[in-house]
Amino acid sequence: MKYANQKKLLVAVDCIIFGYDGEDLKLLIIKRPIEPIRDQWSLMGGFVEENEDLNGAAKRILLSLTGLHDVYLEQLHAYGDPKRDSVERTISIAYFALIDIKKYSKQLNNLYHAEWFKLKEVPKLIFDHNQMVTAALDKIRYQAALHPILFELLPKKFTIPQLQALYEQVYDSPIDNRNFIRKITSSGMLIKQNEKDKSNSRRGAFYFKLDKLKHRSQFQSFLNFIPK
Amino acid sequence: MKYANQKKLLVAVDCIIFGYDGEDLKLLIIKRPIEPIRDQWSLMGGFVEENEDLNGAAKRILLSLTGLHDVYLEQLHAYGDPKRDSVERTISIAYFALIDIKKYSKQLNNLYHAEWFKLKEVPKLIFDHNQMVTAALDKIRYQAALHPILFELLPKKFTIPQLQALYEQVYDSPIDNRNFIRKITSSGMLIKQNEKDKSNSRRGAFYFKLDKLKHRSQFQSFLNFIPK
DNA sequence: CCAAAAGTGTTTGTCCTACACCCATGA
DNA sequence: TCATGGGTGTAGGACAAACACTTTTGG
Repeated sequence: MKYANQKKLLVAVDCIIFGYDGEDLKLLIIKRPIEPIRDQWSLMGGFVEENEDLNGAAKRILLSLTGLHDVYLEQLHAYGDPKRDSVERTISIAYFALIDIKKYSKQLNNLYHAEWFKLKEVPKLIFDHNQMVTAALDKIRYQAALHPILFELLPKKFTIPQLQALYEQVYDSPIDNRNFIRKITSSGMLIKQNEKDKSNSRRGAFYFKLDKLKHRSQFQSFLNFIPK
Repeated sequence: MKYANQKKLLVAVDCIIFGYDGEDLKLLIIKRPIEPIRDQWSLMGGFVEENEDLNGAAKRILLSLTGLHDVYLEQLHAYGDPKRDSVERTISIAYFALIDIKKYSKQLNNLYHAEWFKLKEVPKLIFDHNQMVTAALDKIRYQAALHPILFELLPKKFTIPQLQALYEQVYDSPIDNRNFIRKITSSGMLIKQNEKDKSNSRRGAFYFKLDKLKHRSQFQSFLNFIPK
């Protein structure tokens, strides 16, 4: 038995792909590979297929663009204005992804002419894609205040100066590094390695790894009206 | 120009409707009015129509069930498992709504056989609707820690004991009332009225109104890694 | 005058902030 | 030896938590 007489709609997934290269927070966008509006800057997206769920569609799209499995991926929002896609009405489920740019394995200038743009230099994108990017950044700031998601943008081994620079980029504000180190180490999430990264200074900075198990949700401590 | 050869899908909106009557936090559900699986408990939902956006669909659905315009409504999540709806594949965009039960204007036992259930006594719902309810409660707890959304569940004039009881229900934990009053009043959001509500005690409790303008986002103060 | 709910302060500890210098090392 | 970035400590203030009694008033 089916639902009779109900109109069906196109459903797409669009991916807001953030990356960090140790220096800048960046967004990966493509030149739209299909007509119409071909070659305009756009988020990477695609239509949801018959036997995949929404996360599956997002994973497929990310894999095809970046060559990466196992990317941090989170649903952002569903966009459904009847006029948002000027070609034909399409519901878009937006996802954001966080990846370490160094892991990005595809050649640039491939089929999609994908390019990394610094966040502040992202050009005009088609449809409501710029709005999606803004919403994604807001959500990341929100999430990162409570959960250790920014580590997804870093390699497994990273230094504290790298981590701090990342936080500074995400929140677009300078952070006192003594306070930062105290907070981040007192959270118990980091495991110090014996190696140092000497690529940025003569003294070298110790590498750390994230201890995902030790990270306890800090959520309760943010509930200002609720006692622990 | 259209997109060629893309499969379209059914897109529905389901509403998780929370209400508060001054005593209990409740959920409004209906007996499914259509075949198949008719008369099973279900969230109120409907298909997205051709010329409405997602918020518009959610508003339409809420109005038809509750008779209320101007309800607090927020998109929760898009659900897209190909098997989530056992009748036919349907993408569901879930919204949650917060309403003051006393404003609810429709008769119960109408076309939909709608009923308010205490949150802890909600029965098995069809499809993934119980999962949606759980996710909505989680999101409300999250949001309410940072934003004054719980006031949407109260009448314009409310007492502090009512407000505290609401917080206690939402977080399912007792709150010290001296600390609660200090926090809530120091936020500057409340305007004390001269009237008292004498329905619950001989002494009476002062009414308050919410000053929406004075409520400044408390978000920054929760960003533990970021200085003010 | 009493029962029942509303309302009120203080102390203690924790956590955030602001702030400036020494360390290690390769060139 | 010096230039460069990495790493360290402390004091003051603000905020959250714990905790118990007084006030009001209708019946």
